[in-house]
Amino acid sequence: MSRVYADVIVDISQEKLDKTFQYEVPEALQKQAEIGKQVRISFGNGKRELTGYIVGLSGEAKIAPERIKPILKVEEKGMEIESRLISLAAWIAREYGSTMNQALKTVLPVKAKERTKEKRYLCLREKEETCAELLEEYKRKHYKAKERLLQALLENETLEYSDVTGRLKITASVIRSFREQGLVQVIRERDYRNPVAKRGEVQEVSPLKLTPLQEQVCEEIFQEWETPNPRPCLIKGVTGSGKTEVYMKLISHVLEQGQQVIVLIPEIALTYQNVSRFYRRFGNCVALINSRLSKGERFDQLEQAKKGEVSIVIGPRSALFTPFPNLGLILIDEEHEDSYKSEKTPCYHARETAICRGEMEGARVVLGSASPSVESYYKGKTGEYRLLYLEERYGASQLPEVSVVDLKEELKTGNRSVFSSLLTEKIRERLMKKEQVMLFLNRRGYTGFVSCRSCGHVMKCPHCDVSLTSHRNGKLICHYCGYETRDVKRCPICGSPYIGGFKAGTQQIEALVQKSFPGARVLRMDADTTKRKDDHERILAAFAKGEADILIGTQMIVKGHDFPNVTLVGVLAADLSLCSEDYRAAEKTFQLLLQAVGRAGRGNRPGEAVIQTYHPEHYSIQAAKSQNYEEFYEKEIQYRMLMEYPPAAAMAAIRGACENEELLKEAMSYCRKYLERIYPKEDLILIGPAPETVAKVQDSYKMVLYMRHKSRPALVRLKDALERYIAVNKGFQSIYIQFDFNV
DNA sequence: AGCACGCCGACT
DNA sequence: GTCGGCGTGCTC
Repeated sequence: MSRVYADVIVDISQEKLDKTFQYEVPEALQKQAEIGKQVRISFGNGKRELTGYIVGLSGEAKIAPERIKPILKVEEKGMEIESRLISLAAWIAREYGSTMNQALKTVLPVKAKERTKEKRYLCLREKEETCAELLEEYKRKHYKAKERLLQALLENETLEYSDVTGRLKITASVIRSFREQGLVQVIRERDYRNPVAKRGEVQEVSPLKLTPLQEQVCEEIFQEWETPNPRPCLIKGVTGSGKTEVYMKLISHVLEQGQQVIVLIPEIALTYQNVSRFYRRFGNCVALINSRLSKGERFDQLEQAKKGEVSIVIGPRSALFTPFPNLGLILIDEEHEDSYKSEKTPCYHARETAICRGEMEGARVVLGSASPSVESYYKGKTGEYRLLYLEERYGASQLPEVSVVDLKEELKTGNRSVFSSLLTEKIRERLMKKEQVMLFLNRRGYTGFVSCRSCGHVMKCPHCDVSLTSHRNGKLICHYCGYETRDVKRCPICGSPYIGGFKAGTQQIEALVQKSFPGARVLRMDADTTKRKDDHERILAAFAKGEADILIGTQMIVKGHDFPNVTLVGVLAADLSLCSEDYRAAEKTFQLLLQAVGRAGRGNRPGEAVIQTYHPEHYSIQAAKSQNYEEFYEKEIQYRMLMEYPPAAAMAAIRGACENEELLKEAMSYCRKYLERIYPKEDLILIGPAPETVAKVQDSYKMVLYMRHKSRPALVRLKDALERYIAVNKGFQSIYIQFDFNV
């Protein structure tokens, strides 16, 4: 029997020790030892026995084997919450190709100081005379540290622990000896801050009345939950169909069973307005987590979750790791949003990870969206998810009327401005009627591609069917295969000189609006104007109050908020995202347009939308015009199947970064050669290596190599092999490689 | 976090 | 020489 070693993290409350330590698994315990399990170990010299968690298992000793101690015992008491989260981290590391440490940091972010947020104080326990005598003695004996501490304590009967170790530079050993003498006492005080803002009015709301359709959807979901292996449920419900009511009912149901609920909402939609209904309905068992919370506040929230003081946590992607003891439901709203995918390694996707956590902890998963991601809808159609439709709107709000303007035609008629004549006319109309207008500038996927303003031709790679990216050195580069060509001065199709990168920011648009519509009050919302924390909500509130006639903005204006007085939405250059090099370009474009268009006419006034584009015939634009998700999905899934993009196949990116460009190029091509050597079959498609869209960041060059294969496990195996290859090759030492299984 | 180790000033 | 405070570094 070969030896087995376990990587153990020492009891997490033992702060600073965020390293792992290797222990030997005695043969008798090998059956029990699994990732996530709690173990007893001896730690440090002498007899210090501690609790730790197994975070990894391996057959190799990383240090001299004689220094490795054995595990004393594997705890069998049902998996504690930490154990489950550690197992989840192990899954994340495996599935998304990160190290266990990276995964642990994602899953257990409550580390270091935030852990023991209880403040500690030193409190003097002796009479003043005794202390004065001692002080003299210390002075005489030149006990500097003791003198310093006692002096301070005489001046100030209680001191903050951190102040003592920090400002006074007193070490723990001095404090210990004081404590043993009975001179001081360490007082621990728990100070919970509660940012769940006692914002007042938590009135009990009478049980909801659901429409028959909502009722039916709930019933079907409960039915699914009764089955032995409930599938994730996907609710496709248009805005205004009352998805939230269904959510509420599901949540109540789970709470009644004594279980807890995690609700994920895209960060951008995490506004008080959006979550207030949860507070109103469920009162103070709701905790809100967002990126504005300080680490300490965040920790307190999670601690409350662990202790059962709250049962509903609402938050962005990271809230998925809330340590609930008996999780019953994970609800993901707006499941198609790409903020659910992490950009940092491990590049996990909250949807997949939620489903995994759900399986591990017996919690159910419900996804909701008006326009589901292609992957999810595909899984719904194929039965991997249970698909439910909630398609009727209540209230008589009608779909807005959408017109598509072909910008090529506009140019032919001599209109070179950013606003088509149709849009100009409609804006004028609204301004006269004192109604509001939103102008949406699609900047997503904007990476400096080059297009012709006469015919709309986009410079594309001859090998890859993706648009070429303009670089400062006067070259056009394909980021899939690395193909390079000289920048063009004239359109190769129609010869027009009006060819170039599309350069229009919200600022320019604002200036143009002011010029074309003098007197109109304009608000602008983009990265510039929303730098401070509350800018976002402030601008939206100002617009809602009618302090402006026109709101100009990027993606962020199309999410969430309802403005009843907005009756016109203008989409300037809808195709910016269409031309990005991403295979999801069409999907992202459609999603954005659908949302943008949906902003028009939320009140009882009919809304209108104008989409300006160079590709009026493209299916994503056409489907957005008719606001028909099915139409879009059918076209898109055909394209994905044909091209073998997800969900037809799995894709992974191998991203490399290095300060030395040549070295990086060489290393990345070695990766490719290695993969070709160990897997010489046709069904593995390798793309690249090529420079990343942003090819250099802080003096570090970036390159990416894509792998595509029918089966995801095959890609995972290739990744594992490549990882081992990289580990043993000296040439890779200065190169930072990360994997992304969620391109 | 807790503990050993070793440096260095003070006292016998 | 020896004692003991106090900083440093290690714990598989």
